Amino acid sequence: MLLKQGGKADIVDVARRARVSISTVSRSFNHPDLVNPATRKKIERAVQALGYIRNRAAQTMHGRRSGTIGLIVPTIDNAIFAEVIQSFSDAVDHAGFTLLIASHGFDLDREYAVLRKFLEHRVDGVALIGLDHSEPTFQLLDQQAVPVISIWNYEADSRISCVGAKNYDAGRMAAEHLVELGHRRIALVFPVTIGNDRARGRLGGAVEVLQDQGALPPEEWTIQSPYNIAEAKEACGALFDLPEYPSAVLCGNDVIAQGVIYALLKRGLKVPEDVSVMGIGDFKGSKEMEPALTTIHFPAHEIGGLAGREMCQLIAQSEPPNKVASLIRTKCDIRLSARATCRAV
Amino acid sequence: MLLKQGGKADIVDVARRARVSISTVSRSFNHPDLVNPATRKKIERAVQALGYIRNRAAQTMHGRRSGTIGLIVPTIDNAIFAEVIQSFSDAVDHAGFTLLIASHGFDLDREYAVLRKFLEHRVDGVALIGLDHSEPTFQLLDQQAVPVISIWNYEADSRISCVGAKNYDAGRMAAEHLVELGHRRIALVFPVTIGNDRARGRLGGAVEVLQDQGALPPEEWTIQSPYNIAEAKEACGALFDLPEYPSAVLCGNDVIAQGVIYALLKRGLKVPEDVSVMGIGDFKGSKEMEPALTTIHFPAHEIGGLAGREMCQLIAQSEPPNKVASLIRTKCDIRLSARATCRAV
DNA sequence: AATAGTAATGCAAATGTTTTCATAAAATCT
DNA sequence: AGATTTTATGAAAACATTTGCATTACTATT
Repeated sequence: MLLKQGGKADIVDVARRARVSISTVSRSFNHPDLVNPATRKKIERAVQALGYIRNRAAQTMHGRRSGTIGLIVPTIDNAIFAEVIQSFSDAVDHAGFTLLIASHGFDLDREYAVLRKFLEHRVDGVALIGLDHSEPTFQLLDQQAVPVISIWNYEADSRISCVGAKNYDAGRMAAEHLVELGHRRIALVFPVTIGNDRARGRLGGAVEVLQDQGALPPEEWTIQSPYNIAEAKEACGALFDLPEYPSAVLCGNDVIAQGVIYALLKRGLKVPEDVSVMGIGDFKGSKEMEPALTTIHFPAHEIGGLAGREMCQLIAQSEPPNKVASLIRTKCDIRLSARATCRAV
Repeated sequence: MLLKQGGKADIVDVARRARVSISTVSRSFNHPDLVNPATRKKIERAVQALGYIRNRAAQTMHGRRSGTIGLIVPTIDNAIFAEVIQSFSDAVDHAGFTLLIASHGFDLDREYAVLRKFLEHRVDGVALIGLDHSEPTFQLLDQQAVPVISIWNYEADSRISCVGAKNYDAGRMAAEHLVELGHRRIALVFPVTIGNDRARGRLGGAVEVLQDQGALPPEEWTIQSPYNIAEAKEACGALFDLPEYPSAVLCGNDVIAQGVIYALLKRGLKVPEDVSVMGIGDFKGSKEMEPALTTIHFPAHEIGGLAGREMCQLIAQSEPPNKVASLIRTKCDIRLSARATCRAV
């Protein structure tokens, strides 16, 4: 008999075939230095022959780490998050963890449900996007004392560890740049802000600057747009069909900015000659656009990588299991990337 | 005592607090109809009070499904896959599964390593991108008899279940369209094809058509480009600095097409007046570009969703555990989306 | 040569569930 | 009222590991 039926051999089968006890087999995986090299060899051969694969579930049950980290994002198929997910994934992968992922579609109740599911799987840590979460979510995290980190936003008084930037500052920076270029007739195109502290912070920062300048846009120049090019292109169309249109458009993120630019192009308006367009985020590809997008640079790759590494650190800190790790807060710098879509007036 | 220290209550604690046996507690979760509503209430209260969360690891160990599905992709932060991942995630989520995800960066040995890791976690099924995998990968899949599905490609004689389209056909379609428009001086910009059957299939189809027409491009018109706008823009630059440049460029995917268009714009060449550009894939946003990209439409969303649902089906089929499920092969239709970046010559 | 120390291994308990089987109590039938 | 079925619950085995403790066989020390 070469293989047990179904190929699902267990440690007992390996022990039997190698003619040693299961303790020795287990040890040769977990503390190889404690077992005789010759014995190790025998075990190695048995493992090969049987196609044995260790059972993480059994290890987890025994009290070991599960070796998994849960990442909960609003959406995956989105330039904004895809890059962060990738670098976060790379970082935790590098440390040997496996990533559980789920999206909640900007619904904080679904976020809570996903968190529960992850906890059932006994994830060693959880990463969330942003700092806007439901009260039950915070309580669950607290109560279960699971290492947690928030990605993308920085707040000095955040309830949980965080690594990211200040969206408020990004909003201010963007507005200030436009104002410095002489713009006063500025439209705002932003995503829905409820349950989305990124968008809310940016909009808040921008509005404050504009208010100080007495340049607050009229009602019809403040547009709400979903997070994709097609709908942004559609949503802001009305703006340019008005007899008097703005000299600049400040967008909540680069995807929306792209949509706005296409809407302008479609109407035969030139960027930046006729209208300046400002993004926030500096997504992959924004630099390569023609004309290259002026935007506020967020170091997405860096944020994701840092978050991954700090997550692992938090997990290591919370050893033994019930020890609560300290809060880590890391602020990443953002900066203006003045490129070709904004001009002075 | 309200909570056990650390909030890590187990089923025994719940049983004790509700003054019932652990069997009853377990039953009230798994077969609620078998337990007295009043008892259920008591248990429910105990669960609340203790903040108890069921331990999936223990269930898995007992022989239950782990409730997880592993998805292995080349990269996450990539318009191509992000959309598929999203819809696959939604589909399996809907069926109650949790998604494990990992990327291998187009390295088939890393793919194998990730697969092993996933198997240690006892995933109920595995999804891979494409049909190009290392022999050890196929063998491991076979030997462990784990339900598996390949996403994105369709082959009638595939070794594993698959749902996707024929990339070869896509390549042909794209080339034929260009030929029909009268183009004969066609350049090819494609990603590396080794270990990437998507790109290889497309290129093969395109080359065949061009060969039939006697329109095979010269060496220097066949460019290899990485999978991102910036590098594509860079890589194809040389093409248009030549005195005699092509009348059309056929790109391996829409991201590359976008890069090519930017490269043209940068040189003051107009699309499609000076050069026609053809993509393959029809990513999110390709339709909204100005001018809108002519491309071959791949129903990414549909493919991901179908793959997710068929994955669940395969898992259900392979009940009891060692029963091997039948192969499922689903071919998704692709079609030409003739938009504004190609013109007749 | 007896003793102490060390290296290698095995035994058995423990981890948190589910499930089969057995039992007790209640409801239904004759 | 007794027999039979149904409903509700509990006891204990099973799942695949890890690890503390005990044991054996060497090696080094006096």
